Amino acid sequence: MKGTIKLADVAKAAGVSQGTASNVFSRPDVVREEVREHVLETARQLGYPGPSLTGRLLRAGKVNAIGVAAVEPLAYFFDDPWARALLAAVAQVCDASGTGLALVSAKDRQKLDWNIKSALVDGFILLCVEAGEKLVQLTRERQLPFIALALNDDDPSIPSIGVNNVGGAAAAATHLAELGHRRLAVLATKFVNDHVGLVGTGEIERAIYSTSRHRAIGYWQALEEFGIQRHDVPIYETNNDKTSVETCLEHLFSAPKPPTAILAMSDNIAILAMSWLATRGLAVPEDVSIVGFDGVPEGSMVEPGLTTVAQPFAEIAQRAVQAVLEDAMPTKREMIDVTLVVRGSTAVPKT
Amino acid sequence: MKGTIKLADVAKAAGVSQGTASNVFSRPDVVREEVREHVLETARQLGYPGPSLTGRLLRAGKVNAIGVAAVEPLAYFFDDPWARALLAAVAQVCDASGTGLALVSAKDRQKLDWNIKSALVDGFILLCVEAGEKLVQLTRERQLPFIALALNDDDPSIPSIGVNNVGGAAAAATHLAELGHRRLAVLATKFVNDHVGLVGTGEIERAIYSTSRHRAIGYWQALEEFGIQRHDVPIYETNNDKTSVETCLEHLFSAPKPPTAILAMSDNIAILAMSWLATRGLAVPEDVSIVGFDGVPEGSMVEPGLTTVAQPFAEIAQRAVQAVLEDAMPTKREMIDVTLVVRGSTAVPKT
DNA sequence: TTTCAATATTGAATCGATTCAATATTGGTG
DNA sequence: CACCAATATTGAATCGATTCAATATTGAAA
Repeated sequence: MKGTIKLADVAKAAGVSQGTASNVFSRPDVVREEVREHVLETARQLGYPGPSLTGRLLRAGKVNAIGVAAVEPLAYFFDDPWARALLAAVAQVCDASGTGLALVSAKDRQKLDWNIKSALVDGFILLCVEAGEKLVQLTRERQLPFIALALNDDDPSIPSIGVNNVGGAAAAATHLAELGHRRLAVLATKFVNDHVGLVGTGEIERAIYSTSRHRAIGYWQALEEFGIQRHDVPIYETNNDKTSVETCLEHLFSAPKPPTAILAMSDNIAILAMSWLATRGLAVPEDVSIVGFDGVPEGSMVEPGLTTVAQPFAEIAQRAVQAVLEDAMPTKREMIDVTLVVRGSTAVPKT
Repeated sequence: MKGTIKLADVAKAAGVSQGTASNVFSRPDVVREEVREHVLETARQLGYPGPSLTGRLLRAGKVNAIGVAAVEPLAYFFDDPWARALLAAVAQVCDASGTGLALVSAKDRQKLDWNIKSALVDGFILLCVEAGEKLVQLTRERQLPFIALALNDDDPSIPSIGVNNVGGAAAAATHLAELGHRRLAVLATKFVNDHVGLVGTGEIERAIYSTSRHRAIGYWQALEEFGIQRHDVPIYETNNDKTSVETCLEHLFSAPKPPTAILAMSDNIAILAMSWLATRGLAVPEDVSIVGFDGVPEGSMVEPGLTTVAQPFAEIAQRAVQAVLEDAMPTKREMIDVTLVVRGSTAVPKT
């Protein structure tokens, strides 16, 4: 079409000042009814699409939207159960407060850089599952408020919200131990890059990914209370995907004395494991008990329901969004507690 | 912090004109290397966060982002399998073209209105599963390019991309009939608002939701080729959720001669049905064959794999994004073909 | 009729960049 | 040394709204 109609055109056509015209749209109560009606009518006739957002935000300086960023392909937000659950919660909070939501991501460093630089948002929520420092650094340059979630780094200068991984993991392990399980195995999320399979205790203690490390430590601590030594609990590192989980399970269950219970560091791993066990004819919880971690909705939909350590997604989202919007970034790491949710996937061991 | 640093400050501090400073950031090749370095250094020392997007886009008039909108709570995008699959595909296309992605939605009419009006995007992709006309109308006012997906309306003046529902449904029904099934039932998506359960053929022919109507017609056409009359195929309307699907199944399988095959109008319904059948001790495909519709990734992850009518999400996303970005809206409805994907959930009926 | 307060409207300044015609600089030639 | 073309830089105009101090209008009370 031709040059679009702008507020000034409407004002002129309606015979009022631009200021009045502006008020008609953004503060209608302040202008006399008949003038308002007349201006609106004129606008309609001219086909004025309403105040342009760019002009408006140039003055306001606020976009009224937050970005959620991750070092992953954009599709990650829709594929990964944890990301999905978190985003659904964030979406809910945004919905309530009339805040927009923009997805920002890229696996490729350069693209991510550009995407973060050019996202029209007032602040960022960072999903630091991987390459968190890179993400934080890039975001810092943008000089917008941000908050990191699931940060694998203890740097206190990074505003972040974390969950009590040690405590949660301990609760999961305690639950299994109390049921009577003594032969346990762990299916872990990443400790280091590019490794899958059995991993030694020393490597874990030195692992760069602190989320996985903390969960492992939580398991160990709890099990030691029951006289189970860390060396007796094999820990398998997975990529949080079907292939690697199944590889690990193959290995685990081809051993002479397979475990009676599995501690999974994510619900995703747990669910994948359950479906592998089902195809192997192993019943959950009769033959094998399993506990997940995260508390994603899928956990309550599988059969049997997954016992898991639930993160309070709603609360995390609430705090994160608020922190970003009000630039009320916590001065230090905030830590949120998790709760054990017992469903059908755990029971006393057979015999 | 205090009043933020702007381009003019940097320019002054570096002793160059604002124009040059601008060029340093947006067209670096045009300014002499040493000047550029000097300006950049000055900017760094001042802590200049780079050209403000608002200022830039005010002139450029482009946001470089598209919005995806639906008349649903924002969490819908992360909960519904179809929406998820589609968004993942859209995300992929956006990723490739460096376009941002914003999620716009609200169940409440007024909020939706405001959200659409205030979304910083260059155009919209509309998910018209429900209340499509409302959505289209709201978007029209914004005067931005848009394209409707899954539109339940044949109005040719609405730029839209649809799938061949009749053909797809026919393929699904033909597949089952060829396997030898003669007692079939349909689990449908919405025909009208606020109804669940058995629905008559007349109501279907008059249904406002054309997606469901077309799929029903496709089933009928194919089955008639095999001598199965439409009145012999019960059609149950669901809300595409667990509760309503199970209600319908209860009803369906408490009848004297339950069906040997189910035609589900969405994979979501099909998957819910499969898990209900499992808890009832009915084996798929031995006791009951089932065919879905959509081709969402979850369909290949359930056990057995779901036979379904797959939409080419990647192609749909590709075309939709392109249409919006280039404002190359199709002059009339575009129709995309679907393909039957046979997996393990269908087999010849047990005697 | 005058005065005053309350309410409406105006218009110029502003937000922070980009753009482009005009001007300045540079280096190479005759 | 003068001249020209090529290249760099400048600065004012521009994008489209909002804001707010100043001014105009209205209605009621004195």
